[in-house]
Formats: sequence, C-alpha cells, structure tokens
Amino acid sequence: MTLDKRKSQILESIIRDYVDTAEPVGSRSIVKKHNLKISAATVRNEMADLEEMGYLEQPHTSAGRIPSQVGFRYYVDCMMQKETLDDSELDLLNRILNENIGEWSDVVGRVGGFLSQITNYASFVIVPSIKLSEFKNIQIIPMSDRTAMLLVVTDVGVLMHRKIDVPPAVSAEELQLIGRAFTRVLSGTKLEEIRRNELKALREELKNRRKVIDSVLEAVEIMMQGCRDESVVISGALNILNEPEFKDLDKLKRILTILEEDVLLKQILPDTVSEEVNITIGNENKAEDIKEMSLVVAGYNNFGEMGKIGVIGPVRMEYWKAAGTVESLRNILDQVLNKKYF
Amino acid sequence: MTLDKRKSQILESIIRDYVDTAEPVGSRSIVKKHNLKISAATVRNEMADLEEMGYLEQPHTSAGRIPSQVGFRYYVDCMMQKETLDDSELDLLNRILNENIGEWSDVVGRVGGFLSQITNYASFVIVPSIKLSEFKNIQIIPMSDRTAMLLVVTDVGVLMHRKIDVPPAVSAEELQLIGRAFTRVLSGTKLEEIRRNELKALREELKNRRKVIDSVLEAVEIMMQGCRDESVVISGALNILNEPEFKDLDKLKRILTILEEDVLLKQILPDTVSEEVNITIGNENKAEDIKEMSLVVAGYNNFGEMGKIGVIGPVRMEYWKAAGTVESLRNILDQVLNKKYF
DNA sequence: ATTAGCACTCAATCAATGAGAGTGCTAACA
DNA sequence: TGTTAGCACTCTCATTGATTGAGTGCTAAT
Repeated sequence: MTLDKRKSQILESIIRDYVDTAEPVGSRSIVKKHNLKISAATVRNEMADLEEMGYLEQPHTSAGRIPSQVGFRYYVDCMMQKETLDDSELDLLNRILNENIGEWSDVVGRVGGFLSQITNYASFVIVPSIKLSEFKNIQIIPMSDRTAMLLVVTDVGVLMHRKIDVPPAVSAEELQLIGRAFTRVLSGTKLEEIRRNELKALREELKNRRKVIDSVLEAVEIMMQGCRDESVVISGALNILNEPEFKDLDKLKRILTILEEDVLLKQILPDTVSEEVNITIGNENKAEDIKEMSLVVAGYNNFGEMGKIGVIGPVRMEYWKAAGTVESLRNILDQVLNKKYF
Repeated sequence: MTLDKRKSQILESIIRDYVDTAEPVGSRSIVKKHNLKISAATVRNEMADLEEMGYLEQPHTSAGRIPSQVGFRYYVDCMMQKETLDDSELDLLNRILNENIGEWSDVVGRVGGFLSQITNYASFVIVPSIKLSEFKNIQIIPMSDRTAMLLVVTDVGVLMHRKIDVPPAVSAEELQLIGRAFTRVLSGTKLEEIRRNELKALREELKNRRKVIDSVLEAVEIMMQGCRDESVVISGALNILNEPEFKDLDKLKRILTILEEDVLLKQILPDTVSEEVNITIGNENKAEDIKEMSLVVAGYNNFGEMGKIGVIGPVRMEYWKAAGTVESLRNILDQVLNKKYF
C-alpha cells in the first residue's frame, strides 16, 4: 500500500520533527515549521487517517502524534533517501584512515569510531573468525633455556604467538629446524583444515624431539580455539546517554550491558545479513532486550567470509543518515580489504 | 586527634549504615541496629559533637547524619581493618587464574575483572610501558613478493609485528640474513637505549639492501612510538549505575566518559603511588571531575617499573573491602610477575 | 474538499496539606 | 556529672486539588 503525496509529506514531516525533538508532533506545529500550504485542521484529518492506517500513534488524546514502528518501517521502505557522507566528513575519514595504520584491527577500530562519531549512535564492527586463512610460516624462537616463543603467521597477516616450554637440551638450531618442518607441512593449509594425520606424521618424523613437538601441537590447538570466534569492536556506546528515551536507569543499564559485552551484542544481531544495508526497527528485532532499539547493519567481505558493520540506536533514529553512513563505511572496508592486506 | 571509644563506635556504625543504605542515619536506628547499650538521646549528643569536629554532616535539620569526607578519612586512617578475600573468593580467583592463560595481558584482564566483580566498583590496571625490556630476536618473514612481516621479540615475551614493504628482488634467505644482522646488533639492548649510530653502522654494513633496512628501521621506529605508552585495562565501569548517587544523568555521563577512555583515567590518578594501598577520598583527588569519587590504588612491580591497580567508586565506598581486595591482588600480580614470564 | 471555531481531554505544573522521621533542648534522674 | 525521657520544632516527601496549555475531534460554514 502506498500513500498519496500529501499523506507522505505529512508523515515525513512528523518523522523528521519527532526524530529531532523526541516530542509528539502537533498539527499546528508542522504546518508552521514546514510551511505547508494547508491548514492545521486538514492536517488533523490526514493524521487521523494515518493513525487509522497504523503509521502514527497518540501517547494520549490531547497530545500530538508520534510515528509508530510501522510508520518508520513505511518511511524506510518507501520514502527514505540515504544521506551519504558530505565533503568534510569524507575528509575526516581519509585523515583517520591515513594516519599510520599498524594492524588490520586498527583499521576496524577507527572505522567503528568514525561511524559512531558521525551518527551519534553506538557502532559495532564484527570481524569474522580467520579460520579460512592459511598458515604461512611457523617459527620457534628460544627465549630462556626452558622456554621458547612459538610464532604462527598466516596469509592475512594475523599472527598468533605463545610461550611454550622446551627441554633445556634443545638447541636454537634444532628449534629452527622443527619450525621449518612445521612450516613445510602446514604452509598453505587453511586453519580449519588441519589434518590430524599430517601432524601425526610429523610427530613420527621428529620423534627424537617429541616433547617439543607436543608442546607446539598443544599451543597450536589452544590458539586455534582462541581464534575460532569472530571478534567484535564496539564504539560510542555512551551515545545512548544522550537519548531522552533512556533516561530511565534500568533501561539504560540493560542496553549498556549489551553494548559492553561482545557476546551479548552478537546475540542481538539479525541472523542473516546481506551486503545491503539492512534495517530492523524495534519489535522487528528478535531479541527481547532491544525491542525499543533499531539496528542498521550491512555485511562486508572479509577474506571470503561475511563481516558485519552497523549502528544501534533508539527507534527514533535518523535512519537516513545512519543508513547512508553504514553503507559508505561498508564499502570502505570492502575496498581496504580487497587491496589485500598482504 | 583521636576519638574516645564511644565516639569511634558511633562513627563506625554511621559509616557502615550509610555505606550500606546511602541514606542519612538517625540516632534511634543505629541504637537499634547495633544494639548499643546507650540511649538515642546520648547518641544524639555524641553525634552533635562529631558534627562539630567535622566528621559528620547533616543534609538538613530534620534528617539523620552522614559521614563527611573528613569522617571517612579518619575512619580509613585510624579505625579501618582491611577485609581480605574469603575462601570462596580465593577459590574463584584461583580458578580464574588457572584457566589456560595465553598472554600476560590476559592475566591482567582477568585480575581486573575479578577485582571489579568482588568489590562492585570499577577497576583499573595500569601496565607500564615496556621500554625497559630488551630486544631478543628480530625476524623478517616473506609474505608476498612485495611484502614481509617484521617480528620483534623482547625478553618479556611481548612481541611487536608489522607489515613492511620490500623490493621484489630480495629473497627469503636474504631477509633472514638481514633479520639476523639486526638481532646481532640489537639483542640485549633495552628498547629505550637504541643507539642511532649502531643502526647507522648496520645500514652501512648492509648497504646493498638499504631499502629493506630502511623499511625495517621505519617500522621499528613506529613500533617504538606505539609501545612508549603504558596500557590501561578497565573493568566493571557499569557498576556505578548501581550507586544511587549517580542517578543524575549528567554526573553519570561525566564519570562513565572517564571510565571509558584510557587517557582520561590515567589523568585522574594520583601522581605518586607507592606499593602500599593508597586511598584518596572525594575532594582529595586532584582532578575536578572526580571530586565525588574515591580511589583505592596500589602499585605493583612490573619488570622494574611501577604498575598500578585499583578501584574507583563513590565516596560512600566499602573502603575496608576495597582496600583488602586491592592489596591482595597487588600481591598476586607481583607474585605472578616474579615467577618471571620468561 | 477545506477550513474556522469551539468544546473537550489530558498531562504537566504548582501550591497547599499532612504524615513521618529526626533533631535539639530542657528537666528529671542516677 | 553524665545519661535519659519527653516534647516541641523542623524539614522532606508524598498526596491532593486546582490551574494551565497544548492539542484534538467535531460541526458548521465556505
């Protein structure tokens, strides 16, 4: 169902005003503010219609109207124009991205920070696990006479390192050889495809140094567990303190708790995220805890797996700005990643 | 100046009750609650004295008394008994510490988490910069035909890694040789003591591979900048949402902002921290923003430099518990560190 | 179909009131 | 002289009632 032009205009005016002020919008005030060519009474009639259709609601009889979640949905689906980054924002983004970038996680952190800063909502970036990347090189560096540092390098430049114990009798050269043997066997293998039997063969081959091998295998095992999970970067969680709908401390606490804890945040995201910007409004969210929040999420391509980037804010959200910004940053991430980090 | 026994007892009762309830404490209620052998009227007289001395104050005439900051100070200095961890808490701590510890920063994170969990205040751990540690090993691992991974291992097991660009003509063996040359020159040198002239000599020695050398030098430079700063781990910032004194959103926001931002947190800490547990109450803090918070901090010995661990909470704080817990965990960190990570 | 006019509704604000908690003071008591 | 009971007094907090004002819905006129 689609609205006639005048109804659309009124709905949009109400949405803009309400998002701006967080107050119910009256017929008189929108006529004045957007100097419409019709009278307040006419607007009232249209508003009554829109309410009947479910796009507006009234907190109480003598208040103005506020957009319902259905109203926001209609706006997002049928009327919204995404508002992309303006020049000064692009400029800021470029400056942020060009400052001496160390690691990939650094880029993600900065893009997330930028997103929350521009939209004034909490932002999150989800980086998929790296199980699809490949082993590249394995090194064992002696540290003391009983310990060594195990280094694992993969093709996406992510590196795992861990202390291992070694018998004092093993020399630095031997450790190097063992590292090379591992590199030979594992190089090019995807992390999730380690074959037990390959490792077993290796264990046979180097049976005079079985203790070292076992230490290495154990360490690799633990590292694999550690990087099986996707990682989550959250920025600007405190932005919700500015939203009047969260002046209630209990609500605030519930939301902030979610925004502080990686695991909880992952749980509230929609299961399927495409590369398109995806918006879920209030009750459309599966998770009970955020039925009064909206999500704007897009997927990006991270070494063959889908990462996610987005913002979370009140239902009364500037969807146009949020959607545009998320879209732009999704593209940036894709771009940076396609330049291949290595 | 020291208080007589009865005044002490009354002051302590008031502090305990006030810390517990956040409400002014009346004469009648403390006689009942702590079944004192004296009448409410007597207590009233003593309270009037304590108020005159500055240890108590009255929000308004017909309310009970609350401890003043001076009162808390007197309590902390002259009466407080630190409350150490009980058995179940020690048990929990051990379980937390023994779960498969990966890196040193992991230990710090867990200890901080434990601290905030036990005290119900926000906790922080400051880990000094590692400029005192020594280079141990430098490796250059080829990644693609134009890039390589530079690995720097130090004696505290902290490792820096960074992508560098290399000319396509340089072979893996050459990279290895260059790494070894660096290792030879820098091994055993403290991070802060890198001599420019040593590096210059190295640059001469390997002058046919000057491009690689320059990449490495640049990367090391950047890495050095990155680890010049101490790092900060904050846990349980949201605990202050439970404190009734922060029901005011503005206050809340000011405090949470500090607790979210490493840099800000560092600024509010007292300049000199000894190994002893150090308590600053309300106005004793130098930073304007936390004049209504208290800090309980202790130093610990981190590879020759002073790290800090502590909690931050309302002036109405369970100092006895906080001080005991901070002291215990300070000791734990010292212990773990003295077992030498390598 | 649109608009002006008007009666009506309801939340928000403010002042007045009363209850309750707690004090300070006085006088009696040990 | 220190302690206690008793009582008047103070001040906050919660409740109530009146007032205000923004905004609506309806009706009648355009």
